[in-house]
Amino acid sequence: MKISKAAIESGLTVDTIRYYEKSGMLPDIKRGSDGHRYFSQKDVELLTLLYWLRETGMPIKQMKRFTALVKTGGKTIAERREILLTHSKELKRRRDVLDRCDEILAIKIAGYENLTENKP
Amino acid sequence: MKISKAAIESGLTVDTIRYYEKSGMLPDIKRGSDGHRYFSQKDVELLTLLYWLRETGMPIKQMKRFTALVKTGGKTIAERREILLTHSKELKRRRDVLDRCDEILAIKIAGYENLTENKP
DNA sequence: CACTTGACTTGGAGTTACCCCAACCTGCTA
DNA sequence: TAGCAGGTTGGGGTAACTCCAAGTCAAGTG
Repeated sequence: MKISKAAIESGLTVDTIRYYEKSGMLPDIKRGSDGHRYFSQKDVELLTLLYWLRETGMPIKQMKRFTALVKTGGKTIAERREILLTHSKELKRRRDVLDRCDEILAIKIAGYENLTENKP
Repeated sequence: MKISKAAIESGLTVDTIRYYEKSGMLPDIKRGSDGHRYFSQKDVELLTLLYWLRETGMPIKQMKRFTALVKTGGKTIAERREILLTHSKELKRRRDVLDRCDEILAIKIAGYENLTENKP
């Protein structure tokens, strides 16, 4: 499929996909005789994973480490798995941050509640 | 207290506090005769709230809207409350994203599990 | 008293991860 | 044949910091 469909399927934008390719973190993407990129199903699967990793705050640098391993292939699975496991822990940390913030907001909002109507 | 203590207390960095002040989203911070900033307890409370808002993804633009209201004071409480409530909903959305990503990672990792030991 | 140290000041350059735009090319339909 | 939709590249712009150089000032030390 072409880039705009790949964008829709993966969640990334067209621009971001091109940016990812330019910065070397995609495998070689096939080109048609018209110069257009053609994405295989596997390509799109990778893009989708990248979308989720980025969306949840993994820095590009680390994503590059991951995709480099994907490009290398075979024997790198243990290391890839390690990266994803680490990120999963990071997700937990981020959830804790969200929860903590929500508590703070709740307190703050409750504090406002007293002042919305009755104070001069 | 001075900027480095304010940074520790709020969670922000010294640079970020200065950046926030320069971009006009802090109330007037007192200066000593030496030119140093001196933060009141209220200042630090605001900084702390800003830390949490930013940490959970509120864009600076919206934080400015909020702090502008804080500066204006009194009658803006209902609107401030609205902003925090909206952000609280945003937190929920973000948590869903994290959860969804965690599911995807779990599947991916499980997929790797089969390949770590036994495949050639 | 001169000197060093450490915490602060400003202005400005650099970074990350995009986003947008102009100018151009290509294949298809009317 | 012309027009349009959808691609291409290169390069400029943006958000939100982050880091650095060069300078100021107060306090402590020999």
